[in-house]
Amino acid sequence: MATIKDVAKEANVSIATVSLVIHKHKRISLPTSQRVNKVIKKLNYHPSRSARGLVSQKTGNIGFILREDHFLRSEAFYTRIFLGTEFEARDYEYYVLLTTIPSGYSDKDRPPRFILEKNVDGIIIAGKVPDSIIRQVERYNLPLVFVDYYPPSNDHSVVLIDNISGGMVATRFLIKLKHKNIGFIAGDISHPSINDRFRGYRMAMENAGLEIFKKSYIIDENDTARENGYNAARKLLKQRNDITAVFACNDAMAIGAIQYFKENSISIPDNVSVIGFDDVEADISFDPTLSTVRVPKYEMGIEVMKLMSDMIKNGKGTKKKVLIPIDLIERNSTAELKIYK
Amino acid sequence: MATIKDVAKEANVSIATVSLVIHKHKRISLPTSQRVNKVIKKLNYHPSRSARGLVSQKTGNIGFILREDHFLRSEAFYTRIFLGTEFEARDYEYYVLLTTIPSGYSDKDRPPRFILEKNVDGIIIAGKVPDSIIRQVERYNLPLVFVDYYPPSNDHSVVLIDNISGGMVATRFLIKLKHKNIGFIAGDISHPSINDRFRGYRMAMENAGLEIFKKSYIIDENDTARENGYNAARKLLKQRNDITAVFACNDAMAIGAIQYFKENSISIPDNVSVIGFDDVEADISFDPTLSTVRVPKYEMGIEVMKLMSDMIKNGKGTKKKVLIPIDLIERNSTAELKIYK
DNA sequence: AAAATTTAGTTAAACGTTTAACTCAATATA
DNA sequence: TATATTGAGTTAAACGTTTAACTAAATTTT
Repeated sequence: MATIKDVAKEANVSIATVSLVIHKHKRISLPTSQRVNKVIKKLNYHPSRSARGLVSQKTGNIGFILREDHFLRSEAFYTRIFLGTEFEARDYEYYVLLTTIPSGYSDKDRPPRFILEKNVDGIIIAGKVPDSIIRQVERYNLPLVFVDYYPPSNDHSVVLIDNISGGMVATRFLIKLKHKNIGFIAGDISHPSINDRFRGYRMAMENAGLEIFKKSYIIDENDTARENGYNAARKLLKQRNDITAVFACNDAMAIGAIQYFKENSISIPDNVSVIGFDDVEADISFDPTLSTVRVPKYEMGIEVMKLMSDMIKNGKGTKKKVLIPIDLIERNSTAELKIYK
Repeated sequence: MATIKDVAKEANVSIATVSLVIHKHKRISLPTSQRVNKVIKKLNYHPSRSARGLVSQKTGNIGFILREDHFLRSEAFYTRIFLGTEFEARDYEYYVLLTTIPSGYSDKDRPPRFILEKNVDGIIIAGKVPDSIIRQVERYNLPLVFVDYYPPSNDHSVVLIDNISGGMVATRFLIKLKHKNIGFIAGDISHPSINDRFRGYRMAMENAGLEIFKKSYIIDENDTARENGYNAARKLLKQRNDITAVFACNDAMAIGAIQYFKENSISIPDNVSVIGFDDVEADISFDPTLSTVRVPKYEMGIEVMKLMSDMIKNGKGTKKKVLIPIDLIERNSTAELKIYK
């Protein structure tokens, strides 16, 4: 394959001129520029990434860090964020290098290889990760953006779902359906996103003048999988058997809860309305199809790449927070409260 | 960050020695090697990808090419293959650069950027792609492996599902359930994988001494989405209303078919058994849960990366074909034929 | 004891770019 | 007319490695 030297020779100029033409430097006259460009096309020349990277200290790559269990889990949540990033990256002429870190990442673990090898121009961290990896990454002083996680040290660029609004929208929707005894179930409550959804729930309830009994919510599950939803539903119903609607902090738990209700002959949505959060693939195959709050995952990926490109171009000073709006998706797991209840 | 020069100075050797130590060259004595390694650790030195890539003409990257509509579709089929590849790549110290190409890729389109920029050591092509991209890629003479697609020019390394076996296993399973009038529905029949599943169906039927009427199958749908399954089921039933079992070429079509059956008060599996192929996420949320042939997507990704590493190490001579075995997954959409029917 | 071989390194070129500093001719300014 | 400025390129250094070719000392062979 052709190198810059071949082009220079063929066009009868120095390699510097070729390089300047490529970068559209104004020092080069139009005729020369045109002549060189013609040769470039003729020889199908493209600058080598490695050579370019070596001298310019830009790799054209963005690192994408994801916790291993997030990466492996069957729901396509972070996968879709990644795909959005990947897709948007093409417009900025970047490639995205994906890597996973163990959930138990500690300060002694070595940072992702792409950082050590100076093979990325910036880093995206998706989802909740251990503090230690953040500290590690910060050391290398690369542009850093978070998506779907709000790190404890609050001074970074982030792309987040508007979880508080989402929590409010879901709860308000149930209220509009005349429900008053609305329960909330969650796991991993220390996660900022989950916490915000809970906050949204409480705010909506208060705004509507509905009291929140301590018995109205179960937030002590330590994970947000289906079985946690199942268990939480059981506990919730034991505490308060007059619940007519449940807002689950995510779809997996909502589906788990519905499974519990079904097994106990509680019909959805006739006896109890259930709404989830996320809008994962399974929702529409599930019976009943799940009402939920849609999280635009792909779009989040796009946004985070945009933000990254911005930081690289305009320096790390631009610390932005982007809140992605959510939509309510009404399906068959929610219904208006029956009067006779 | 430290460079090789810093290490050399600190260890009082030449940079060549440092390099040789890193590559465990036997020309270096043990004491020197140890001393240098200690300095490497102390300075947290790691060779730069770009510099290394420039001189060694190895980038440490593998290109992964996927058709755009495969990339964007909601089923996580190719995504999971990609994740498998990505995960396995870490063991070989590779990164995977993902790129998509338009479905209508033509000879005039420019090849993926990572090829032009000499930024990959090998190429994986996943799923069916236009011939033109294959021709394009072949030109650059890089190690090339296919996964889940068998290119027309049959002289490449490939990782495939054992589709014929899969088709036979599914059909034989229905036969074991006493079904005789077994229908087959498919779309995109020119796709080698689909075609093989059809072949498996026919072989199993013949082996069991069951005749295949032309009316037993619908293979003229041009895609394999849910609505194609829906339509195919309608057409199939119009041709032969004595069908008691249907083997769909993939889960999406199976689900579409079941939807049609449900809407027409044909109960699954009491009136008709349905089995799919792929084992996608939705299957277990669907009602009834779908019996299917499991395709180990993640494992395919792993296999293709292994094959790639092999080709890079041992030269392009090693043209292998790897057939990934499948499993039958029995769920609730299939049942033994009721006698009274 | 001289010659040949082995050991353990070093030197220097090369990989393919980018870019600051330089040159030389043409044009503008005093 | 001599001098300064501008225009359009060229030269050469630098980026951080790898590795073939070389060297000098130590060891082995004759």
